[in-house]
Amino acid sequence: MSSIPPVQVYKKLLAVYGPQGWWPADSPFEMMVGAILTQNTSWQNVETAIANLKAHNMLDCELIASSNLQQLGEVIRASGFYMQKARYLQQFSLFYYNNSKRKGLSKWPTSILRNRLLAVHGIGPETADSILLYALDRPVFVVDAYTKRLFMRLEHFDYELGYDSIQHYFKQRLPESLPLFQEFHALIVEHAKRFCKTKPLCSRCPLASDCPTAMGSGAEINRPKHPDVD
DNA sequence: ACCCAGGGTCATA
DNA sequence: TATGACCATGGG
Repeated sequence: MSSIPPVQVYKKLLAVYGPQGWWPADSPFEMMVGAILTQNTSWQNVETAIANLKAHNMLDCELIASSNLQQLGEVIRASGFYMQKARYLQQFSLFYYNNSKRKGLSKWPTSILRNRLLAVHGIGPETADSILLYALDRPVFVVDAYTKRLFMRLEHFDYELGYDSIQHYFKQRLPESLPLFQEFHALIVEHAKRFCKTKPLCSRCPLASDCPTAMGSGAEINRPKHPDVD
């Protein structure tokens, strides 16, 4: 009962939903801000916060880095965890200011760049990879809660697997292509939002024929524990 | 009145 | 290293 290969899932999702054109942002910096603000938060709330930043003319690296913490928090309040995220935004903005100005941030190897991003307080694996993929054009596969949920449903792996294991799973099964990774992650999110909520019922899901848990059969099926083969 | 959302950090054992 | 608490708003 081998699972349908990731690239097939991609083709199917692309056929159903079409190109998503992610990430929705007017600039790389806006994209990065969005990546931080959307941590465990609905995108709708993030849109409100970003619109508010724009309304206050604060969607700027230097301005955020030097802004008053409380005031910044108020502006992004709608995104939730707003004081924590205000700190994260300042830390990141300082990092970006120090490194984007002809320091050659765009010339660093992806792995080095990733480590630098991870060293910023408030930036974990998913946020770092999102920034790499959508703001810095690095071919990196982003793993998020939707990715886990969808491919767990499709029986590719167990939900318990950590970030790096899951990323490696896709890395060894997909060609290293920037547009592929950009579209795939976007498609996974758009699809999972609609059809892979917490309930195990996927009526009318376009992937239903490939999804063992579709149509609410409720049947628990034995899943592979480790994706690593080679 | 719940449940959840495009995570990450920190304290504890 | 592995689990749990915490952060907090807005929509369903």
